[in-house]
Amino acid sequence: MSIMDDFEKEVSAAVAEALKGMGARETKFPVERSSVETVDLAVPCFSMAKALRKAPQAIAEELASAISPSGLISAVSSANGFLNFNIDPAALVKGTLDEICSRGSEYGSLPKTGIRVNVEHTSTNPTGPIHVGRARNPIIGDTLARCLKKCGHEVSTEYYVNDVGKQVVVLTWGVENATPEEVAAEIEEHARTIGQNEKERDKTDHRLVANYRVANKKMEADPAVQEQITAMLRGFEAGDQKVIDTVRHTAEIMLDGLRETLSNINVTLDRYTWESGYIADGSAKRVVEKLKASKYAGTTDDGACYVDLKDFGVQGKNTKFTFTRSDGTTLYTTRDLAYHLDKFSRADRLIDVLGEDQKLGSKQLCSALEILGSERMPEPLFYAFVSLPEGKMSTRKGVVVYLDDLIDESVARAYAEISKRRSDMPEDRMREIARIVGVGAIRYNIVRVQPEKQFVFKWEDALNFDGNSGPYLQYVHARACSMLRKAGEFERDTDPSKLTDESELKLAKVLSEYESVVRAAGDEKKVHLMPAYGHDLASAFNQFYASVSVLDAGSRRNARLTLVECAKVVLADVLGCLGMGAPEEM
RNA sequence: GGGCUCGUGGCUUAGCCAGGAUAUAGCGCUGGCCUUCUAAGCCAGACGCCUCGGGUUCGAAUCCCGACGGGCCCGCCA
Repeated sequence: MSIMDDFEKEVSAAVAEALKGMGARETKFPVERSSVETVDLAVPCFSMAKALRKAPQAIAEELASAISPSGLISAVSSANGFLNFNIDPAALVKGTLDEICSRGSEYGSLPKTGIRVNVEHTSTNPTGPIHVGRARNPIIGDTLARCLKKCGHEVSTEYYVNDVGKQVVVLTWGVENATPEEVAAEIEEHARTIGQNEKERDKTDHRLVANYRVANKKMEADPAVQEQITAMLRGFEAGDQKVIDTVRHTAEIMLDGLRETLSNINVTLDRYTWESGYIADGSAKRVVEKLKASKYAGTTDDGACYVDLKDFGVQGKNTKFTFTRSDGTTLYTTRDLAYHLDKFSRADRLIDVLGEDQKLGSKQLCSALEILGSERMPEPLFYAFVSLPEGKMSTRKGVVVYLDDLIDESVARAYAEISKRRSDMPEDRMREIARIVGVGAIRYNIVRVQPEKQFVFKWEDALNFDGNSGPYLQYVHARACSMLRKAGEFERDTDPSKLTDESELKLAKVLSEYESVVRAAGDEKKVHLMPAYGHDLASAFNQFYASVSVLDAGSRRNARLTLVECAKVVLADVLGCLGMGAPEEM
């Protein structure tokens, strides 16, 4: 319960009391954060106009004169039909700073809920490296998971590995059968026609891409290869353990590379769940049996099974959702159903971070879950695709920027910035900070925009280290750390009479808003609010920094240092929620 | 053809779900600020028919209908 919540309660009570005095029967009214900078809370009086048969402005004026400042309410006024309230600035400063001092990094955290939330994210096919289009998934997912933890939930994260199907089988064929010469030639060819030199990347996920491309080309050109791959696919479906193990092994190798990339942007997942497991343990088959028994089930002439979802709001020329092939084998979506049922046995809330191309599939999945009698539904979080200025990203056409390359570029850029201004710093330290800053810039740049907005990747934006950027927040953290380092030991002082500058009040006000941001970013899944808040906080700090001096502030020194420390603590926590490092110098 | 989604200064973006005061911020642009706690910073300024047309309302960037423009989807693929 923050000081602003108390304030809102007092305002509500005061307004209700005053309305009663005016003889109003209807006592419901909104109390909102004002859009006017000089006002803290506002009550719009427009909706009361009819009941009271008075002009909104007249009502606002009458209410304003009926309410006298007391408690946390320091001023009451009216303007343009709004009844405006200001919080006692001293109480705001004192209340906020005391709470931060006592709770530390727990400040802003919501009480434990005991709710188990599972966030599935990333889950890219293990057939190639992660490109920047897909990078939105792990970054949004990981950030959301961190925010949900802050909201008091027991959070687990999970990657669903698609090790079933043609794509991984083709890749596996390529790894097993492509000769070193063929792979080398493919790399040459690719470098010449597309201009990407992949042999320099000594990472398994990048190395295997050439094998994949060789396999695809040979499959198209050579019927014998096509036949071998089809045979492998059949073997896989039939449960041929040798084939399954080989495919799994290839996926593992690829996954090693993907895990390394993810770890480089501070993303680690609690669990990797293999799609093939739901065939092996028979749970996909159980889904098939249950769906077959439902009243929506049907069979095509060839023997493929489907459920008709036309009663579930699924639109289109074909509302049939097929869940077995005519030979009785399961499909991706069938296994995905088994997967979701499994997840529900392990968690209370499921969140799926998905590309917007999965929208229909997700809806079909939910309808099928309903048919299966599930009372809970996964909550999908969709993000729109990232494209390049030259168009849609495509690994095959070579119109692609890999996340690994973006990370390298960003870290290199950060290193250049550091070495430009910190000649005193040892080399290792500069490298270490360059990594923190470079990775932070990428994560920030990706989460700052609403997931549903399309995104055109531009190097100049991705490598922006100024203004609304990750390094801007990290810079403020480093600045605060530097001041506290220079200050040495000091006694905490939250006396509001020593923090009266406009910039100090502004900073305290922003700090007081953290809890509501945590709630919105986590529980309401509006992850992009977290970077926006971080920017507001950093900006308020920079204004404070520019307008008052701290270290030689005489009797105000300790109070200002306390404010610096509080800002640092909250900013570090924001950076933590964003999966960004909080450098102590840069 | 049908469904979903996005459209806010030159560019990027918040606000939209729960309609209210002068529409948020950044990049870029113009002009200032480092003998002083890190200038990856601060201050000041210019730049907006919130895609268009209707409707609901005392009031619409926000809700409804329609158009236009971009994206995504409509497999016995994954």
